Amino acid sequence: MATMRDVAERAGVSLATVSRVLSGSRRVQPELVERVRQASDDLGYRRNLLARGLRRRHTDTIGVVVPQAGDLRHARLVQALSRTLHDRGETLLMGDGHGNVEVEAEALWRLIDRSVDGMIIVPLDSERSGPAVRAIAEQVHVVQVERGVGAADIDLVAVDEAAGMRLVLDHLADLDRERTVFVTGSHVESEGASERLAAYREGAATGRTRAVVTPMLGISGLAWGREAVGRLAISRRWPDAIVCGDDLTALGVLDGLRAAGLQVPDDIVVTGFDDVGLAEVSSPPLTTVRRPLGQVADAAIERLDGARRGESDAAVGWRLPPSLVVRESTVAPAAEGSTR
Amino acid sequence: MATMRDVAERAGVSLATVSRVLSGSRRVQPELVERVRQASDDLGYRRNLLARGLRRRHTDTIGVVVPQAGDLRHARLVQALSRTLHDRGETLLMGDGHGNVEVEAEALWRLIDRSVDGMIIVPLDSERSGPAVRAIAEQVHVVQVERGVGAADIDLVAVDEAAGMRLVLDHLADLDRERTVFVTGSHVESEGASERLAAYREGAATGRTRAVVTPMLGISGLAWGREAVGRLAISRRWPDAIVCGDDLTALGVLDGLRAAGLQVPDDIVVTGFDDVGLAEVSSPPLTTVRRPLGQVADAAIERLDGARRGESDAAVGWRLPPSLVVRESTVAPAAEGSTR
DNA sequence: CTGTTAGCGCGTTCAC
DNA sequence: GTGAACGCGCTAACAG
Repeated sequence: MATMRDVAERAGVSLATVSRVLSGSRRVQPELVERVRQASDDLGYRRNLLARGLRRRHTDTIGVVVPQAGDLRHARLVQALSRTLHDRGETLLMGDGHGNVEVEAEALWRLIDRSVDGMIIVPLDSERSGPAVRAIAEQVHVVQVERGVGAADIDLVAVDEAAGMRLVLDHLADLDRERTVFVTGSHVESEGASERLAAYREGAATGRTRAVVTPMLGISGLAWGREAVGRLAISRRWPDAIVCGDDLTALGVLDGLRAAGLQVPDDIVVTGFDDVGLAEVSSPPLTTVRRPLGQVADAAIERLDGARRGESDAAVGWRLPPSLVVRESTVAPAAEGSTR
Repeated sequence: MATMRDVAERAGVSLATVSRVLSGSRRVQPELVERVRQASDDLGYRRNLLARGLRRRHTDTIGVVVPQAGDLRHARLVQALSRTLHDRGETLLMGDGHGNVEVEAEALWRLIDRSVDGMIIVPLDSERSGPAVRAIAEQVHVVQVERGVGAADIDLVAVDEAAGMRLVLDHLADLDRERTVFVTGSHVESEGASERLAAYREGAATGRTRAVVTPMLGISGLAWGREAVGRLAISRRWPDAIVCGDDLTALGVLDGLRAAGLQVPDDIVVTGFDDVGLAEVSSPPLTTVRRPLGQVADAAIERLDGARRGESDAAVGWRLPPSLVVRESTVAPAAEGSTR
C-alpha cells in the first residue's frame, strides 16, 4: 500500500501539500495539484482512514445498532440509513444486538472503541437496554430510534402509532363500516402495540367509527389471527371490519375468513399494520399502515448532524406520521391502488 | 476519553506495562497487573482501536458487502456473519451496493480505506462487479459468496442449487407424483435460477420422477405464478405437482390454484425455493428448499481465517448442500412437520 | 501559497 | 520483568 510519503516523493512536493490537495482544505497551485493527482493515481494511493481519524479526532463514521439485523424492519432501516449516510460521505458502522441485551451493550462499546462520531440506536428493550444506552450517551451523541430508554436528555425519533391507527379508523369510516373488532397481540408485547390499542379505543370512542367490539388480545401471529376468527364465528355476530395490530396476524385473519367462507372485502374488510413485505403478497393484498422508515432515518441523521454543529439545545422527541396503504382487503380491485 | 498514558500515571507504571497487561502479550508482575486493571476500570479506559490498528497493521475487522442490505436474504446472511465474527472477537464492517455497481465499487474501496483484514463479498453482478472485485482482491484476501465474478483465483462459497432441486424432485417421487411442471423466472434473471432449471431438466430426465412437462418461464413473482396456473387451466391437463423456482412465484401459484378450485396438497402439490420469511406464512405453508446461510457464513469466515494464517494454497470453490423443509403444500397436516 | 515539525494513541523494539 | 524511545500514516500549527 502506497503512503502519502510515496506520493509526495513522486510528485516532488511535501507531505503537507499532498494532504492539502487530497482534502481540498486549502488552495494549492494548480500545477502542483495536477502533479499530486497524477502521482496519486499512478501509485493507486488510498488514504489510510485509521491514521486520518486518529489525527482529526473524528472519523465521519456513525454507529448504528439494531436489536436484530436479520429482522426485515431493521434491515430496511439500516439500508435507509446507509443510503443517506453514503450520500453525505459518511460511513455506517453496524452493531447487532442479536436479541440479547449483553451482546447489545458490547456492540455499543465496540463502536465507541472505533471512534464513531455519533450513534443511532434502536434499543432492544426500553428497560434493560437503559444502562448501556445511557452510558454510551455520555461518550458520544446518541439518537434513539423507535423506542427510548426513558432518558429525557437523549434524542428520540419514532413513529406516531396513534396517528396510524387513526388513519385506519378514518378509512373504515369512509367505507361506512360500523362494527369493527380489533385483533392484536397482548399489549405487553411492545410499546407500539399498546399505543395502537389505546389509539383504537380512543378513536372508537370519539372518532367517526362507532359501534366497536371489545379488542381481542392474543399472541400475535398467524395462529392467533385464525383463532380470533374462529371465536367470532362461534359468536355468530360478524363484524364488518377487522383491524389487526400487525400484518402477520392479519394474514391469519384472512385465512380464517376464507375458511369460514366470507368474502373480503365484500362481506368484511381487514387491515394490518406495518407494511413490510407481507402485506403485498397476501391474497387479497392487505390494506395496512406504512412506517416512514426513510424519513425516520433521515431525521435521525439530521439530528446527529445538527448536534455535531453545536445546535444541540435540548433533546428532541420526534414522532413521525405513518401513511395508509390501501389495497384490496378493504377496497375491491376496481377502485384500488390509491395511497395516501 | 482516558488514554493509556492516563492509566499508566494512575497506576504508577510505564505505558509499556499497561499495554502488556491489556493485551496479555507478555508476563507482568501480578501486583502490577492488578494496579493497572484497577486504574483502567477507575478511569473507564477503552483502547483506541484506530491507534491500535494503525500500529499493528491489522484491525480484527472484516468487511462485508452485499448487493442490497434491505433484502431479507442478505440481511440474514449479514446477521449470521456478524454473529460468528462477534464470537471470535472480530468486528464486521458493512458495505451496501444499493443495487448499483458503482456504489458497490465505492463501498468496497471505502472498506479498504478502513484497513479491513479481509473481505466477504456477495457480488452484485457476476459480470459488472468483476473489475472492482478483482481489484480489491489484490489488496486483501476476499471470499465471494453466492456468486463469483469468474476469477478462478478468488475463493467462492455458494449453495448447491442443483442439489436443492434434486431434493425437491426426490420428495415428489416419494409422493408418487408423476406429472410435474416447473414454473420459474426466466433463466436470465440469475445464475441460481438457471442452475435450478438445468437441475430440474436433468433430474426430470434421469431421476425417479418421470413424465415431465416443459418448464414455464416468466418473470418470477406473484403475478406470474397466478398466470402460469391460468395457462394450465386452459390446457385442461392438470399436473399433479408444481415446482416453483422461488417462493414468491409459488405463492402466486397457490393463489391461482385456489381460484381454480383445486385442493393443495390433495389434488396437486406445490413447492417453492429459498425458505426466507414467505414460505411459512402462506396457506397452506410451503414446502421449500432452505439455504444453509449459517454454514455459508461460517465457511466464508473460516476460509478467510485460514488464508490469514498462510494456508492460502489455491483458491477454493465450495458448494454447500441446502435442505428440504416439508410443509403442508405437499404433505397433509397429519403427516406434517418433518424437516430433513 | 508551501515546507517543516509535532503529535493523535497505541505496540514494539531495545536497553536496563 | 520493566521503562524509554520510536514510528504506524496522517493533519494542524507554525514558519517562511
